[in-house]
This record gives sequence, structure tokens and C-alpha cells, in this order.
Amino acid sequence: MAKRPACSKAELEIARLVWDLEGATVRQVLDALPGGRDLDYKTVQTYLRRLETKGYLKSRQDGRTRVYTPRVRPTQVISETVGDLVDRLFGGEALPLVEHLISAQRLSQEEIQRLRELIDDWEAKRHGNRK
Amino acid sequence: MAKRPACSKAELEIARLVWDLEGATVRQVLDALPGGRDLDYKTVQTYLRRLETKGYLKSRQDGRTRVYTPRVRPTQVISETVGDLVDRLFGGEALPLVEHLISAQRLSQEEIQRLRELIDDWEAKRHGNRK
DNA sequence: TACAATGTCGTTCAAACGTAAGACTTCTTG
DNA sequence: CAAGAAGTCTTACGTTTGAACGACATTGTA
Repeated sequence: MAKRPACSKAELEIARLVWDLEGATVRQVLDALPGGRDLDYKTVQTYLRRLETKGYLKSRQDGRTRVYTPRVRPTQVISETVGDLVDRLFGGEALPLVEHLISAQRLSQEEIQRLRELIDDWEAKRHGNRK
Repeated sequence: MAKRPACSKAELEIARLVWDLEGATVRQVLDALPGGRDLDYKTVQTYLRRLETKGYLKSRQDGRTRVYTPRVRPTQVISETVGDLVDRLFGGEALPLVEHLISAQRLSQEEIQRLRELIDDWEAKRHGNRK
């Protein structure tokens, strides 16, 4: 698959918002920025344009405004990004990352509870128990 | 705490090796690079120097060679880096990251097993059983 | 002893990043 | 209708990043 140029941190942040919004205009992205993150309209516009030329988004003109939509699946990009982080920061091992999340209290008690359920499900599925 | 300048992806990769080696020279880092990652001696040297000026490492002269050692705790840096990723890519939610690791098969079956044990331990500790 | 290795420190250099400003055009509204 | 808000597309620009080169000093070894 033709590899598109990597997408930078700031761009990634913007791309995620477009995914979440399932397509968005500059303004919608701007409004969706988390409180505290204060970017200029023009800046967001630049990131969106770059994301398009890099192949992460596509866009269509809707009247006077341009609407950007995903062009590659989010999971794809997430996979690449997380993979890179795991490689560089944990030598390719994913488990230490999860351990970190737990010990650094990045996961709340409820989330850990939820995680356990996820694992249970996953295992049930794993060694397919009859109906 | 006086914030040191962020450390880049390539620098991070090098820093991690220094932590793992618990202090290292340029050559040791070079030798510790994962197969496939082919950097010039000078390049590694540059990254180490930059990591020092950024405050992540310190160094002492040992005879003719310079030995670099950690200056900030690895967990500190991991925390910042992972936190940033989680913010930008998952809007601050850590659980989706773990979900991704599981569904994208970034964790082997054994690791998931191991993870469950970790959670068990964590919970046992969590609602402190007397003694 | 001569010379290839191995080190050090300072420089370089193009590309990518982060963040916007300019110059216009087109709606919207007092 | 006049003026500002909201868009578009282009261009800019200092800083980092990734990756390495040069010049020079020391060392192990044929």
C-alpha cells in the first residue's frame, strides 16, 4: 500500500476530531477543540489542508465552505501511531504500556473494571464456548 | 517544575536505550539499536548531546569517552509522552487505547493472560484485605 | 612507527512543524 | 447599504528534527 507521509502530532489531533465528527468544516473542528487548546481559524485550516495533501483526508466543496472527511480508516492511523510509540518507547512490547497506564492511574477504577470485562469477553470468544 | 523542551521521536528512542542500559556511551547505544534501525555513530552522538542540553540526560567524561546517564526518571518521560498521545489521539481517554491494543492484536494471548493477573493483583490491593 | 579505529566537539542543511498573516470574496445584519 | 463576520487560497517564517560531515586527538595494533 502506497505509504503516505507521516502525520504530525498537531495534525493527528485535528484528524481525530474529523473522525469523531464524521466529517467537518474548519469551524466545526475549531469548535470541537478541547478547552485550553486555542488555535487560530487559519491554523486549523492549514492543518486540514496538509492532512488532505498527505492523503489522510479528502474534501468537497459545499457551497461556500469546504467539508473534510476521512480518507483512511482511523484504526489504520491509530495502529501506525501507537505502533511507532510502542516501538520507540517500549522496544516493541505493548504490555509495559498497559502496565504504565494502570500504575500511573491513567485508568480509573471503573475503567479497570470495564477492562476486565473486555478481557473476559475476549477470552470467551477466544476459546469459543458453545452457545 | 521547570519544563524542559519536549523530546522528539528519534530522541526518545535513544533515551530509552540509555535508561535500559542504565547509562551508556555513544557506541553502546549504537550497538543496542534494534536490527534494521541503522544510524550513523555521529547521528547517535548528536541525539545524545541534544538530550543532554534538553535536560533529559546528564553526562560525565570517562577517560576519552563520554558516558550519558538519565537525569529525569523514565516514568516521568513515559508519562508525559503517553499522556500527550492519549490526549491527541483519544481525547484524553486511556481505555480506548487499551482496547485498541487488544483488538489490534498488539497483545498476545499470553500477555492478555498476564494482564488479567495484573488486574487481579491490583484489585486485591485495591480494596485492601486486612492483615 | 605508522595508520586505521574510535572518540570528541562544532557545524551543516534540507525538510517538516507549528502557527499564522495577506489578500480577497461572499454572506449577514443593524 | 455599509460594515463586519466568515470563508477560501497562498504565502510566510522562525524552530525543530533527522541525519550526518569535518577537523582534530588518542589508541590499539600490523
